[in-house]
Amino acid sequence: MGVILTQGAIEALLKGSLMSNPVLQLLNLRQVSNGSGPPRFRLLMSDGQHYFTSFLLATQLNNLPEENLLVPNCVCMLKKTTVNTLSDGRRVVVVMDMEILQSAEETGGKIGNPTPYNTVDMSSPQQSASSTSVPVSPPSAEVPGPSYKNTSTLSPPRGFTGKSPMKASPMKSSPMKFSPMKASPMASPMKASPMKASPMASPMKASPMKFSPMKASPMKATSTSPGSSTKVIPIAILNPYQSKWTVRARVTSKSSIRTWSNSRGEGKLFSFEIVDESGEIKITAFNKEVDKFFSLVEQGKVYYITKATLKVANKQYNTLKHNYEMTLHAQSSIVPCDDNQGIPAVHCDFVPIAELENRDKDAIIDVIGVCKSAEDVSRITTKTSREVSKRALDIIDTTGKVVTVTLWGEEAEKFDGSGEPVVAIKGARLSDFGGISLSALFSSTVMVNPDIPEAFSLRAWYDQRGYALDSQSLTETRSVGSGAKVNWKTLSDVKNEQLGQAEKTDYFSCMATVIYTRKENCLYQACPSADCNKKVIDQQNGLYRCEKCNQEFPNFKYRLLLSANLADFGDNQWVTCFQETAEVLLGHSAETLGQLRDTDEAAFDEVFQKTNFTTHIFRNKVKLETYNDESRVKVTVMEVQPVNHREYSRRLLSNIRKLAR
DNA sequence: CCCCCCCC
Repeated sequence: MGVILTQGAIEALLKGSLMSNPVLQLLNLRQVSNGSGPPRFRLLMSDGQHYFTSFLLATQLNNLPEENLLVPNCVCMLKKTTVNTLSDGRRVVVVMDMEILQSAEETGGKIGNPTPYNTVDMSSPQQSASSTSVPVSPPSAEVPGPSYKNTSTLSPPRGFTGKSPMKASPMKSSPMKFSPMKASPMASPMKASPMKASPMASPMKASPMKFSPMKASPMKATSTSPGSSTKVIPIAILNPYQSKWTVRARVTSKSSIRTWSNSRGEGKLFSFEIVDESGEIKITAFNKEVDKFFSLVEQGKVYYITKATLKVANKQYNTLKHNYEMTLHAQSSIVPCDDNQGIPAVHCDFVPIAELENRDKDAIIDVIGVCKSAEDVSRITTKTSREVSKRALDIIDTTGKVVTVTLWGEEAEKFDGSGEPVVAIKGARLSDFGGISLSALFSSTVMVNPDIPEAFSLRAWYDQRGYALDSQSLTETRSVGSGAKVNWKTLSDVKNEQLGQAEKTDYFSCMATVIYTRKENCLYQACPSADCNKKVIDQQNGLYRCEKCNQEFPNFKYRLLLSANLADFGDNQWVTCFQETAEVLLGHSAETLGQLRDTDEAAFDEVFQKTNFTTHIFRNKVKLETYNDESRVKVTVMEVQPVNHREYSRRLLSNIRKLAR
């Protein structure tokens, strides 16, 4: 005897307290996975006060159970551990290095009368209701009594083996249709592999022994990377002082290719992040390695990675916890690994949109919502004179709240908001612009229609009733003009409420159908100088005079000034569309229309025929105009937007209700 | 060896 268990060690480990080399007793262990990956051993350990079932042996220590050295009742010193939080909030202690202090025989049996320690009870704050987790099973199903039997049929800890939380999604049985997720980290769900009822190691008769990962006996072929004899080690223990290693990990995010040019030279690079059950690390590839690996590395997939340079992580730019980061070089190898087992899927802790109000500015959060509307992509210039694409989306979730999320660069360019997709973003930053808004970062992962349960239930909720909700946005809508919010009106409202008849200009939006467009005089010849749109006078000598510029030009540009009659179910209204809005409405540029009118009158007429009876959303300003002592309101269209059909039904319904009152 | 996280 003589060993003393470190009472309270389990609680301390799980709470992340610093503790040096706690001594625990192994009460039981079993193999929790098989297949082509290395076997994994799950340990039930006791500190004499509590026992905890979710210890997992790092594979480099597999020789201990395989050689019957680590057997029930032996007493061990845990020299290096790491605590992982599973997707459902539970913790798993990964044992990276241990020493057996006393054999099972010497110990003789269970020490003390430990009671179960339940990690779920720790009410971890990130255990959000909307996390991509499977339901937490009652402790009784997971933690058996002290008589933990070898023949136990307990499920292995989730996230490691067997069903992954992703696989637990209802997609297979759902009658709904989902578009496959693009570049999805969850696109390759882990294979569910039934746990092997492995024969347990029989107690051994050996005496105390010491083990360390470096001295561990060679692993079985399954635990080495293809074509290499280096051991697969956990990401968490990667450091620059090891020469031969392989990690097996899932890509959680991947950047696009970027180029740089500075005093030290120029080149291109991309970076990605990988995860295994022990931790995460960032990897960067430059130049030739970009060509070699960019297309191979896919978000969500698992790879063996070996022979890369480790250097101290620059914490200024690297948000991961790992102290090191990797750079690929000519000898580096990245080999796809079909076996997902033991590698956690990308995990999101979705924050409900309404909850964003309670989070701090600059917080990095995961969010999921239905994209109700999306801006067109646009180019902006940053303060540092760089051009970048941006696109803002409005997303809504079951809290009924909407928030604006801005995508940047390639994400902004490739995003397709048609069909109101479910959008999940991992690692967006909370901004205080417009009150509350979100911005994707270069490190964010944007997932469209991801194959995860949250996406399915959100889709169902939105299609059934979410779309019709009178939702509120946390982000102030910065519409041109006075108001913050969209001021929906029917055309009869505009008259009844005498919009624009007071001093100030009023703004309103309506959904209406074009019933007539006045093609006569819709085009005029305007001054060709850049910022002048003044009508020119045809001098009939090949020159056009602009009174405003006090100049004659050999040319002019066509501009549009279109009168249209809009109607909704209750009224109609003449409106004016200038250049941009008229071009949108007619579907052609002023220049094209000018040419058409001069060359092909039938085709010109057809443009107007086709425009009639089209329905759009019009954002308008309405203002009282006085001309020759006569006052009347003039409605000018500021913006023409396509009808969102859900929005259309919603507006129609609300208008019908309004009429009924 | 990069290191940009932006705009209204």
